[in-house]
Amino acid sequence: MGRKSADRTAEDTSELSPVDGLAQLSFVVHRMLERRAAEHDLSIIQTRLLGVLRDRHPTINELGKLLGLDKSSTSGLVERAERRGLVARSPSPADGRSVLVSLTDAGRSLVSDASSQFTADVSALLDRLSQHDRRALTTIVTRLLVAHAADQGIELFPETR
Amino acid sequence: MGRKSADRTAEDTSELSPVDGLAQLSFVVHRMLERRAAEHDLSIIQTRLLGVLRDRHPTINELGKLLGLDKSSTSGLVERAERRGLVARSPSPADGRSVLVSLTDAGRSLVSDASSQFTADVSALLDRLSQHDRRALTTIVTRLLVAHAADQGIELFPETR
DNA sequence: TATTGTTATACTCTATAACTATA
DNA sequence: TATAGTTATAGAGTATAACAATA
Repeated sequence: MGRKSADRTAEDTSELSPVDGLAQLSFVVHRMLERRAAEHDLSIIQTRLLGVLRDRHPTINELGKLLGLDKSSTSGLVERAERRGLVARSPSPADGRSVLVSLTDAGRSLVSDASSQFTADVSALLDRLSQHDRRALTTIVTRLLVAHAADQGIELFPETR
Repeated sequence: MGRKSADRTAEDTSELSPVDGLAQLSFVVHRMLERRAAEHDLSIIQTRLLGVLRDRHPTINELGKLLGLDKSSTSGLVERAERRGLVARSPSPADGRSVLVSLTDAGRSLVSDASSQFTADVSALLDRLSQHDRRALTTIVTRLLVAHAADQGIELFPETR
């Protein structure tokens, strides 16, 4: 079991098109994240906000750039998270105009729970593959993301020379 | 070029974790769809609505189930699409309570454009891989989706016996 | 003058609850 | 009574434009 699809004969060429396969896979993973987030009353964007704050204390402005949002949208997003006690605002010591955003303990705990459950979901999905397939998939996906990042002038694994 | 990542030496083990790789890839693909849809002033849910209607003429009720939305949300979604001239409502001949939803020519044309551009985006992404990797990826992703569908009691490639 | 952040406004998207019309 | 759909209401999320405070 778990090899059912590998047992397909040569004549059985049923396979998704490369594009459809990637699109469907991305939906499946996206839906997993959405579902887990919703269990904690989080939207995807709130989850991303908390995730970004795990290892950063950015200003509203920086946050907006990281999340791809306008400053006004970012302001509202932070406001709603703050009202729930998940993040805190503090004035920047360096610039009187700026506001630093950070996770509260409650926010950190919430995002840890959600992300470990999401990791478990994706792991369970990957466990449906043979070890060989799983390794090959990881290698190829990494190459794909490195190439895609390079297209946008980003080095995914910067030299640590 | 295009082989840069394949040229990594054996000692260079930099690779994303399987879970992170899949998560990041799914974001990349999702963002491509979002961006292309936005160019046509479509949200993802509006795009899905039009996509579903390409080969169906469902009632509001059926549409809601297909899209995973409440009937009131579906009603509003259709209302906004209708106001833009992308879909049309018609009374069901079979049931006086029901409303059938269908694509207009404008809606069909719009969704065709958006989807062919999205396909081109994903194809361009896949073109960053060697043919060997691309084939392997497609095979493995298909296996993954078949297994995942099976977990939910769905047969992705029903026997056509 | 330029930048940071908030606020006012407007729209999409979503759900719950109440309602109308039909079955 | 039950079902199909709409409408009223409420709230998240988003952007643009106008604003205040700081640089």
